[in-house]
Amino acid sequence: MIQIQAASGEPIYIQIIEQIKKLVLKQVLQPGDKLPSVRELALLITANPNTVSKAYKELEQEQVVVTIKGSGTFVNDFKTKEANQSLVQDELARLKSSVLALQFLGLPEEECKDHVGRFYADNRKEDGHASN
Amino acid sequence: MIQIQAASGEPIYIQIIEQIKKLVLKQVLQPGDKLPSVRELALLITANPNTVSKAYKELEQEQVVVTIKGSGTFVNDFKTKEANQSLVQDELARLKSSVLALQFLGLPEEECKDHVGRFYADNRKEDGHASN
DNA sequence: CTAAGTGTACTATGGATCATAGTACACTTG
DNA sequence: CAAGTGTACTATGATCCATAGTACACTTAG
Repeated sequence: MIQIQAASGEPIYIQIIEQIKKLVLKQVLQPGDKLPSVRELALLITANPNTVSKAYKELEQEQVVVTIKGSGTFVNDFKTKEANQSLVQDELARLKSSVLALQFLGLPEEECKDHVGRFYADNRKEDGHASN
Repeated sequence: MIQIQAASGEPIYIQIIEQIKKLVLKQVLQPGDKLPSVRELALLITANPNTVSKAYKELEQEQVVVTIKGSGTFVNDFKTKEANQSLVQDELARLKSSVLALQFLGLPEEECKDHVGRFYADNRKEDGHASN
């Protein structure tokens, strides 16, 4: 359900965060669902419980998840989720950087937009073919 | 001409690379143009010559630039620049990651594509309004 | 030829981040 | 109570980023 690529260069806790966001977007994980415990997930992906905890902690700050002490960590029921404008700005800066690199590599604008469209589709409910 | 934001979280040598690519795309820097020497640019942006050298070295690996020992570093005349497919794949992975985050933050697909279009336009010859 | 300017290589240091390990605590649940 | 939960803390090692200083080989201008 959650897969980690050690040699990806991307930090493990970041990979955990992204994969959980993905599962939430695809509604594989639904509001109220219980996530694996930090120790449990750590065993699954052969990582350290502290690393998983770090991911859960950040997911809670982003309101993706709610954690109840002694009980567990659960997918948030986010009707109230307001688009954190600061986070959007940060991500747009990252996007800009990627686009610059791709433009320089000669990727046409339309192809780039096609990729974006594909990525959006990937995380919409059912189905999930690799478009990477 | 080249500006560095120390507190941006982005490594200095990466910022140098991106800004030079940008200037090349906008044709402010044209094939054959001489870049500032590593020591000169280091003074301009108050960084270390080694840091600038690191940026130039990577720019040369990406064929953005050609360096002649003892003479200087020059913008490459890249008629022969073949789209390195491996680099494109890497950048698409980064793009995918950014798009996932933005999608999760609730940014509509069309708005995202609009941003991409704006970013492309930013680096096309003349004019350069901040779209960040 | 000389002097200045060029990129480059090397070692060393300091700081930050990532991941691991181990221990401990407070809480909730059965 | 016992087991499971998230969390906090310290410590270690690896890697990356940036700086500092020195040195070398090369090219260019005088």
